[in-house]
Amino acid sequence: MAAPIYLQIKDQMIEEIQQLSANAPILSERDLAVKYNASRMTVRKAVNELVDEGYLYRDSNKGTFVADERLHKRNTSVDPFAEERPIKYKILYFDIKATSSKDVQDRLFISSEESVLRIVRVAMFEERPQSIEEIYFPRLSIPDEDLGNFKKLLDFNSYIAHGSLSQTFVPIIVPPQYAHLLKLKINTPIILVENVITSKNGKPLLYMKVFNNPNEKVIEMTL
Amino acid sequence: MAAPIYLQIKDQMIEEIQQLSANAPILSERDLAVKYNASRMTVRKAVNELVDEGYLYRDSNKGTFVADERLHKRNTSVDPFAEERPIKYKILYFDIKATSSKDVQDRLFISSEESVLRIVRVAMFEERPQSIEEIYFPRLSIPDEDLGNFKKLLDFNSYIAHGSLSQTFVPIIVPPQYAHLLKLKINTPIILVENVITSKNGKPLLYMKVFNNPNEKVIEMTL
DNA sequence: AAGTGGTCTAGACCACCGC
DNA sequence: CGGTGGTCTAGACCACTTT
Repeated sequence: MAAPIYLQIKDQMIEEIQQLSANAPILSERDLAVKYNASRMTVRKAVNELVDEGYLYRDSNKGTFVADERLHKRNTSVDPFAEERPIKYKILYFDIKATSSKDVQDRLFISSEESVLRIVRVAMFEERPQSIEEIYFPRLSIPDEDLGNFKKLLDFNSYIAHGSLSQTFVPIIVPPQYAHLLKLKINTPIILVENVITSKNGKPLLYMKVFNNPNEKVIEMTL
Repeated sequence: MAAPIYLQIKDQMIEEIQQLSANAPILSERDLAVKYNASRMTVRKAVNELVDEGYLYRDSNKGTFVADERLHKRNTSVDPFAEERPIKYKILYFDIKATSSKDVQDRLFISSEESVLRIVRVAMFEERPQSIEEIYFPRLSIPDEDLGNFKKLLDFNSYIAHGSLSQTFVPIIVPPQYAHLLKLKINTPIILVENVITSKNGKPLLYMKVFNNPNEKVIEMTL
């Protein structure tokens, strides 16, 4: 099954846009339709997505123009779920335990009797610690046969594809037991990102606390 | 000039969605087209926007359903630009000065000789300090007659409508001179949000540093 | 077989802009 | 005036799921 036409057009346009300089006009939608031998609505769908992603901008009644590269939409706070660099993980804990802490109960909507699968790991890039991640799954939502399947358990992108991601940013002093793991001085302020992935029907799938090393990871977004 | 049909449909659908419970199915696109006496493509545009905003979710080949309210897309980190609560501002500084600090020069792309318009203010909600905002404009980009026009200068939404917003989140210890203004103890960790609004053609319009009071403002987003 | 969302077409009219 | 993006229509075919 071939990719939809509008996606093929979009890919071609991205390549051509990259050859142009900022603020250069692109062809009008009617001309693009001729060029790609498609209907105007189809090329318009491709252009709309490129505008949404910050590759292009429109000026009504005038035309469509190449956007400055710095204006491309991005969000590094979701990078834990779409990291482009080769990250290696060092596992600190991997266990099933009763739900001890209240934040885990609250975020996963489970009682103190229910147990959770916990994974705690350090994300390393070239020997430099990027962050420490505490990941909690409701034990009951994981089939027994998947318990040892790290690849499947930690395939965040597939969770997000079927769900929704909520993030909270909390300023804290780095916890003492994590300071040396992150190679930070004690009393260093850091940002703790609390992530909850919820399936479309509203059931929490996982809760993940990310203690970010501010010297390595800059949280930024363009919207 | 009346609003576009798809926006009228969208507004009506929002009201009807609010009467439904999570995961309830809505009418199919073809039935919606009949109901609203519009073409399927038009109702589809309305539905698409509601899906993008998190009001609905689609399940391919099955139908479209009401999303859990907690999954509505939002982002309180841009609240300085779309604050829903009645915020009062106390001005601390309002002056034109040489560009002293390097971060301002770098973010606004101006040299140390150029001057900037600076506004420093405390955002208060019911006597409680929410944040301190340091706002810098390139002096040259502001017409003389607008210099005293606070409403126009600080109408962030109009900037964003013609531009793009970039944000960086930096964990810091609250600066001592701001600690008492925010009613925080010294050494409290806070999140400094650095905002740059850039016009579509790439020119920086303003640079704004927001020192958030973590006891008052929670930065969270659902995406 | 019937129904769903996903894609696509070939037109059309509008408001607005620059010439 | 001609060109632009913005909206809208009335069809169509597809892959897929449910009955």
